Amino acid sequence: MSTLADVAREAGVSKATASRAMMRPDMVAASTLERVRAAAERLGFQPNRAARALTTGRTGMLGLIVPTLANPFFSPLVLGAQRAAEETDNHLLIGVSEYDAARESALAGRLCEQADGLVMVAPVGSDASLRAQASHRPLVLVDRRVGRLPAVVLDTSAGTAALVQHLCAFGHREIAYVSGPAGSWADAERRTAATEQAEADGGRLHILGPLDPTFDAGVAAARQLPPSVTGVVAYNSYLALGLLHGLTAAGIHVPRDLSLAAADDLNALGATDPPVTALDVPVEEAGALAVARLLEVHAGTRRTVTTRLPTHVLPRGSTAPPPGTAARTPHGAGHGA
Amino acid sequence: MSTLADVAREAGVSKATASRAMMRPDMVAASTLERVRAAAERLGFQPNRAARALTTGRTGMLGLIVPTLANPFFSPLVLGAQRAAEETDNHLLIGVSEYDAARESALAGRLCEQADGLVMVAPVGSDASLRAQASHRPLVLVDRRVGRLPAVVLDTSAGTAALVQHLCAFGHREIAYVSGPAGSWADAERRTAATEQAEADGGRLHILGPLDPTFDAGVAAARQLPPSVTGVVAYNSYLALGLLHGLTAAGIHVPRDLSLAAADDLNALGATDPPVTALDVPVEEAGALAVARLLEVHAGTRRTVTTRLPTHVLPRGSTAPPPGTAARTPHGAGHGA
DNA sequence: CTGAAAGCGCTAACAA
DNA sequence: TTGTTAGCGCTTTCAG
Repeated sequence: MSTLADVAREAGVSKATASRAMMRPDMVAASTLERVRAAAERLGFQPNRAARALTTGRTGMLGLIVPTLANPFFSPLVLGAQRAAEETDNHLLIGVSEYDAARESALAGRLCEQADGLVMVAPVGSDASLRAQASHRPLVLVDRRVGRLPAVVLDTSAGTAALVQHLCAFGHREIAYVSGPAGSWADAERRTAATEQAEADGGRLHILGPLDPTFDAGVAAARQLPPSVTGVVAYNSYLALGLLHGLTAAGIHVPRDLSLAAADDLNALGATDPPVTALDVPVEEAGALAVARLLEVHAGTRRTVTTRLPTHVLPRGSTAPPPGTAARTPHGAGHGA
Repeated sequence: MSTLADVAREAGVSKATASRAMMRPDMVAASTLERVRAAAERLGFQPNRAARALTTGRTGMLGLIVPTLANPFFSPLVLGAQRAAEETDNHLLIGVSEYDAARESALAGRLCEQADGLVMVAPVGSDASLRAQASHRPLVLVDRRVGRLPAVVLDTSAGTAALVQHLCAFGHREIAYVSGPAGSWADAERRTAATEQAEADGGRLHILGPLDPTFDAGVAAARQLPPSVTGVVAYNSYLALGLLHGLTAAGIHVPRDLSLAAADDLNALGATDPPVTALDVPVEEAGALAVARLLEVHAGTRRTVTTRLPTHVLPRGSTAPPPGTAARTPHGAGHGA
C-alpha cells in the first residue's frame, strides 16, 4: 500500500503539499493539484484512515445500535443510515443489543471507543444511562426521546391518532387500542395519542395489554376484545396480523364485523386478506436523517433538536364503517400527523 | 480522554511498561501489573484504537457485506458475526449491497481501506472480482464458493437433496424443483443436488424457473406445476409460501393432493396451515464461523478452506405420502447433509 | 502557494 | 523485568 510520502515523491512535492491537495484542493496551485492527483491515481493511493484519525481526532466511523435486525422495521433504517454514512465518506459500525439494556450499554461503550458518535435506535436503556452516554460522545436517538437529547422520531403517535380519527370518521365510537410491550416508550406515546384522539372525536377507547408485540399475542388478544368494540388499532403489525388471524378464526369478519388497523407497516400487511389499514412510516429516511444529525452534532453545527418525521394513514380493506351503518367514505382519512 | 502516557505517569512506570501491562501481562512483574491496572482504572483509560492500528497494522475492524437486511435470512447472520467479533474484541463494519455488483465492489473497496478483512455474504459479483478482492485483503465468503477462497457454506444443497429424499421416501416419484433467481449460485447448487438425488431415488425431477424468489412468483408457479407432480421443493421460503397460497387458492390441498417443502427456513413456515416442511439452517453459526475464519486467515493460521455447515430436514405437516398411497412413515426423513 | 518540522497515541525493537 | 528510542502515516502550524 502506497503512502502519502510515495505520492509526494512521485509528484515531486512535499508531503504537506500532497496532503493539502487531497484535503484542501483550493489551497494548492492548479498545476500542482493536477500532478498530485495523477501521482495518487498512478500509485492507487488510499489514505490510511487510522493515521488520519490520529491527527484529526475524527475516525470517520459512526456507531449504530439497533435492538434487533430480525424485525423488518430496522432493515430500511440501517440501509438509510448506511447510505447517508457512505455519502459523507463515513463508515457504519453496527451493534445489535437484542433488547438487552446491559448489552446495549456495553456496546455503546465499545463502539464509542472507536466512533465519532452514536445512533441508538429505540434504545431500551434508562434515560439516565442514555444521558450519560450522550455526555461522552455525540449521540442521536431514533424513536425515543430523552430530555433535550437530539432525536429523530417517527411520528407514529400522531399516526396512531390519525388511525383513531380514521375509524371515528367511519362512525366507530367504541375503539380498542391493543398495546405493545410493557415499558415501551413508543407504546406509551401511541396509547396516549390514541386516548386523546378518541376523546376528541367523542369515542371511547378500550386498552388491552401491555402485550408482547407478537403474532401469537395478537391471536390471543382477539379473544379478549370487549364485545362493544367495533374498531381496533394495534400497536404494531405483528399484533395486527395475529388479531386478523384470531378474529377470522373466531368467525368475526374484518372489516364487516370489525375494523382493524396497525400503527406501523410491515409489507406483509398489504398482502393479507383483507389487506390491513396501516401507517406509512418513512423508516429509511429516519436512518439517513439520524446520521445527518449526528454529523451535525459532531461538527457542532446543530443544537439538540428533535425531528419528528410524519407518518400517514394507508387506508386499506380492513377498515370500514361499523356494522349496521350505511356505508360512507370517512372524511379526513389518509392524512396522518 | 486519558492516554497511555497518563497511565504510565500515574503508575510511575514508562509508557512501554504500561503498554506491556495491557498487551502482554505475562511480561510484567505482578506488582507492576497491579499498579498499572489500578492507574488505568482510576483514569478510565481507554486505548486509542487509531493509534494502536497505526503501529500494529491491525485496525480491529472487520467488514461485513450483505446483499440486504430485508430478507430475514441475513439477520441472524449479522448477529452471529457481530457476537463473534465482539468476543474477539473486534468491530463490525456493515455494508449493504442491495444485490448490486457495482455497489458491492465499491463497498468492498471502501471497507477494505479500514478493515482487517472482509466477510462477503452471498456476493453477487463475478468470480474474478472476488478473487481480486481476496488478493487485496483477507476475504471469507459465505454461501458462495470461488475456487479455493476460504468460504463458509450452508449446505442447503445437501439439504435440498435430503428434502427430495424425504419426498421419495414417502413414495413420491414425480417431483418439481421450483428454482430461485437466474444466475444464483445457491440455486444452481440446489438444483443440481435435487436432480442427482431424484435420479438416485428413481424419481423424476421437473424444474420450474428460474424465478424471482418472491411470494408472488410462488403464487404464479402454483399454476405452472405439471399435473403429474405430487411433490414440490421450493428454492426458498418465500416461493414456498406463495406456492402454498396459490395451491390452496386453486383448491389443491397440501399435503393431501400435493406435498410441499422449502430449501430454507423462515420462521413463518412454521406458522402456516399446514406448516411447511423445511430445512433447519444454522445461519447465526455461519456468521460467527465466518468471522472466526477471517481472523484465522488474517493471522495466517489457516489455509484456504471451505467449511460446509450441515442443514437438516425439519419435517412438518406439508409433506405426506402422495394421493392414493397407504400412509406410511418415510424412512430416512429428518436427516440432512 | 509550498516546505520543514512537530507531533497525534501507541507498540516494538533494542538495550540495560 | 524495565526504560529508551524510534517510528507507524497523516495533518497542520509556522515560516518562507
